[in-house]
Amino acid sequence: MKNQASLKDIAKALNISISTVSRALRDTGEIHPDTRKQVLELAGKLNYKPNPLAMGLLKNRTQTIGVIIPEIENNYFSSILRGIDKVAGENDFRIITCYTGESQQTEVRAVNDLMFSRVDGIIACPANDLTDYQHFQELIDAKIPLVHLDRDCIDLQVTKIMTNNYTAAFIVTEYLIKTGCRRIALITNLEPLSVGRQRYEGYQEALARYGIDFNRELIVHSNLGISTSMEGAKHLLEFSPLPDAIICNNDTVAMATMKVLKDNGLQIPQDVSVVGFSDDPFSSFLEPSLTTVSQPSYLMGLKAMETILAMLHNEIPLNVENRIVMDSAFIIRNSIR
Amino acid sequence: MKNQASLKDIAKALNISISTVSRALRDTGEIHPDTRKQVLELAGKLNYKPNPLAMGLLKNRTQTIGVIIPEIENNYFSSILRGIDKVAGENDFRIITCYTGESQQTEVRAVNDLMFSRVDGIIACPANDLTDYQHFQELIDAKIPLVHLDRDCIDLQVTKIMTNNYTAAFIVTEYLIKTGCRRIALITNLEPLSVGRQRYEGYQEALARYGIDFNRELIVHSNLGISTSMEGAKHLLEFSPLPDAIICNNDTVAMATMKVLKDNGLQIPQDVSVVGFSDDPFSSFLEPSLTTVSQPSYLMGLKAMETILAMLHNEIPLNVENRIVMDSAFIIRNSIR
DNA sequence: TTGAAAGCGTTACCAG
DNA sequence: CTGGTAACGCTTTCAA
Repeated sequence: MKNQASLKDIAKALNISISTVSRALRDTGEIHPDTRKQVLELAGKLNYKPNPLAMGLLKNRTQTIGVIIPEIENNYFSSILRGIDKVAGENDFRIITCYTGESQQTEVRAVNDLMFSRVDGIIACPANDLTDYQHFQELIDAKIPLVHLDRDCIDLQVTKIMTNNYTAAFIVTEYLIKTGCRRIALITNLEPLSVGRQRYEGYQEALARYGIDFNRELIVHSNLGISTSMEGAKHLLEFSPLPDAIICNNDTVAMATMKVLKDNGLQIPQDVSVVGFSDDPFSSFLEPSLTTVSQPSYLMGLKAMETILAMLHNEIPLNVENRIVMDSAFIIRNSIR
Repeated sequence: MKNQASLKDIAKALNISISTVSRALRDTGEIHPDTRKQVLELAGKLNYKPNPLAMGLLKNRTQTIGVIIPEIENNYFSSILRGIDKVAGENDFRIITCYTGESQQTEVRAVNDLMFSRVDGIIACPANDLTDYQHFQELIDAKIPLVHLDRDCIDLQVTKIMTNNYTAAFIVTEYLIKTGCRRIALITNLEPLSVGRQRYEGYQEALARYGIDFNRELIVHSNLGISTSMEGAKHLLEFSPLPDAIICNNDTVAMATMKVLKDNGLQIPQDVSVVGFSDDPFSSFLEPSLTTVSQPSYLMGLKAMETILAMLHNEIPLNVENRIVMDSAFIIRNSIR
């Protein structure tokens, strides 16, 4: 690789000192206009750019933010990522992304890697199966700005950007009840940190509010992949009477569920209502079009990165618990009555 | 941020020199077993990790690869990204990702940013509207390992990993012809570098081979977004006789097209056959299930990163044109006759 | 077997 | 207004 121009190159060519060049380029301190002009001119010609490694070493700053997300082939997360990237780009920050596959072990490794890459901050959506928050606590102790997305590590003193999953699930369930559904099933992830668990609680609250008995059999666990979701849906079809509504933890699960229902000759929504979460781009193109809860993923990404920047500028404190709850929207289409 | 342990810290604590610590840690040169043991022990306790900034500055190497892709909210690209990330992670490389939105201007900026971030190599899927390859040529001139994905910048001396779009389109068109289609439309992107253009040529070749007149009216341009695709499909419905098949440049376009056809009371595939490209996860769940061409995006990602590594290890030359063509598969479902 | 010193590119401080 | 020097953390000579 051809070496890029350094301050030294410019200094040597102009027969002045490195410090003078540095000052001229940054327009700091007193400097003779002529010198300054010369330097700027040559720097332009050589296409000089400061070496971020040297700056990073000196300032203990890398202008890099680490992002940890469970997966990428999911519109929800890629949309968050786009939001983060937007703000980062505008503020001259780079992003390093790590994927955990919802595994605690991989996540711990990612945090360590990023920490030793000297990132200036970390935005993380913790893995569902997380039981030990030690690695995040280390980040907090090291005073590295940290923002959590979507999932709520109880008692962790960190800024958390989330949507109102509890409320959204309550609203969905209530709506289904009002359209006459009584046996409302759930295909969801119930792992400790999952949004599924928050929704599960909103669902239960709605049932209670309307005096409908909670039936544990109607809760089916899924890892949110297509195949386990289809299995989950098939499992629900073994009950009699059948569920009259199924709330799915995301649109992929809902898509898989609809497929199973239709393959078994059931009509949606006449026989069974189906609701998803996240409003993926394909959702309105399913048949029937899928009723879902849209989440402000892009905005969450923007907000997360803005929060990190604010922390870096000492505009907000680091080690306090702070929940920023963003609104989701119930989008009613044709998969419910 | 709490400062992480450095060689100096260890040296001071053990009352030995920095060089000795460095050697002990890397097990290089002669060193007293006892000294070595002490150093290793303390390094472990302090959780010492070498500072990548210092190493990068010294070796002019960052262990970072830049990835430039048009967009992220698209399964094809996120799947490529996952492949790249897999190999990168296994080889202790970090990834910085930039999105261009298919804009030449943004791409040029991304290349410059990455170059001045001192990345060790770049994997790029060039923007469709690219007419000037100057920024890539600079990379080549600077001897920075570069791999191109999917799109073919003519005459650029670079390794290109692509799928056989021409052949795939030929096979699709041929198959449609054999099922009786004669008025085969195309909703596609025809910009210079797009895979759409390669497919356009395979399509034309198939028509010619089977003696079917080429009809310019049946070619509709789309930016591959949902709304322009729907407009494109509507436009096709104005013709009489109607097209009896529509080949779409990706599955999102196909999904949008199917929606328009169905909204207009047309039966798929009885009235119109529809084919997509890329085999997105939702494709088999559409109604009818979508016939498409699956592309080995994950494998392409793996291959791209492996190629960069091989270049970095001087196992393959940098500045030669090298086309690696990977096979795609025609997946026949129910949206064609 | 170990230590001292130079150097990677930059900024900050102190002299002049 | 300008130059020299130390420092960031590391590896690599060269000497001892």
